[in-house]
Amino acid sequence: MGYTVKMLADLAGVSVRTLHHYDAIGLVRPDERTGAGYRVYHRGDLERLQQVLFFKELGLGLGEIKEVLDQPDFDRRQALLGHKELLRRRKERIERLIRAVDRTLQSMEEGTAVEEKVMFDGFDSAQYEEEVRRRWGHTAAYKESQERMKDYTQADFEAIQREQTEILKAIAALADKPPDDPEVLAEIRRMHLSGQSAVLLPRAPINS
Amino acid sequence: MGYTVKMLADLAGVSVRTLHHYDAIGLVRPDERTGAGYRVYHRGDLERLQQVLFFKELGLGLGEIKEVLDQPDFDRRQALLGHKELLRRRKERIERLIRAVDRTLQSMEEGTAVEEKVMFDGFDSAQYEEEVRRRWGHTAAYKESQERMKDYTQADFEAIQREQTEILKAIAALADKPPDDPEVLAEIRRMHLSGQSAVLLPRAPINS
DNA sequence: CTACACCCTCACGCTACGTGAGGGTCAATG
DNA sequence: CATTGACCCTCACGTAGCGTGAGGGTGTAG
Repeated sequence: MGYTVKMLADLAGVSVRTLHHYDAIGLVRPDERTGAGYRVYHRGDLERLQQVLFFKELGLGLGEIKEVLDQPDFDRRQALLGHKELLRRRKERIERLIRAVDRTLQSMEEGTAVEEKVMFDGFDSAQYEEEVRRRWGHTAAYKESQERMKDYTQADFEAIQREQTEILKAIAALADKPPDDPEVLAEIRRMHLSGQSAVLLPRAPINS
Repeated sequence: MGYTVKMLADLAGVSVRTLHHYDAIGLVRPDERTGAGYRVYHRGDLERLQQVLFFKELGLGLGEIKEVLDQPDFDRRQALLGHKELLRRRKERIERLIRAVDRTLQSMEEGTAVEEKVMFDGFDSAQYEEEVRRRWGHTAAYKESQERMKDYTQADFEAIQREQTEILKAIAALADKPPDDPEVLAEIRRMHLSGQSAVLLPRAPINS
């Protein structure tokens, strides 16, 4: 009692072509075929596909996902904990974006009083995911890197937070200078190097 | 006092190549070049780039972004409100995913007691964004579609919510049947048609 | 005048599928 | 039992959004 491609596709919310593709690259393979060559998927494939979608959701490439899933000591629980952590970061990032939008809207309503006002926010915390990606990529020691990840989020993370707060304060102190002042730019660049990105929000409607 | 490509790239957290690309396709164009042909970006370009990144963040394609931004009656405020709405949905989706992870973790800790347990959650609210995309794509009447969007989020949205609750209840009622029972599948497919996607979470560790 | 960090324009490569083309399969129906 | 319609298959080329050199100018600090 297996699933056909279409059934699985509908179940998972992906296209049939996608399943064909995953089959082709060996990412999710039906372990059975009918006499006519039809793919037949079973529960195990379903679970595998779910894992794939999870990791994809987190921004990993298909090749990386394959590596991770094919790791013999792949620990589902650790992986899920990792998922959760990343999801939480994503959520925070989105919350930041929402706040950025709100501030921009507010600026617009306050009229042009906020001209030249520069707001900073994170568009680009994708670098954290880059980190994680690189760690998971190291097929050699997945668990170990998970450990480090834990340490990372608990200790270094706060340190990074503090550092960024410093930088933000530094920028705030320069806020009276024009935004293209070299000092300001230097500070912004420092900010970038520490993994946080600056975003300049618009100050007024464009409509010419 | 403009910005060079690299400066702008660092500011916005994108690569130089990306800026070249955006220039090539006319998405973000420096309105000036030095004698040597160097690109020189100004504040207007910065703002434009921010808009682009915003929309990109929301999943629009570069072509669509161009269309939207080049609309003469482009209303920044409406656009921002639209952003916010989408961001909120994303956030909710992520929250759902987090809950899904939590439930899975819990199932795992409860041992194998939850075998065959099927959990549903949204992997795929991307369909909402599809909707919005199609609306923004219609260059003809952007404002009008924004209006409809408002109506949508205020009235129809609740209706959809209710409908989905119904479907979920229906599925819950079938929970004692095996997950590949045709009745269950039919229900799941109905769910799909209404724009919500089903996700089957794994029930136990894989480690062979 | 020599480094070194930056700038330019091709132009080909890559990922993750979309989208037909051309052709079997199978359960229900006339 | 032949047909219809909804599936299934395998090529195979197309697309988006850049990455990544290749090959070569620029500009400013020492």
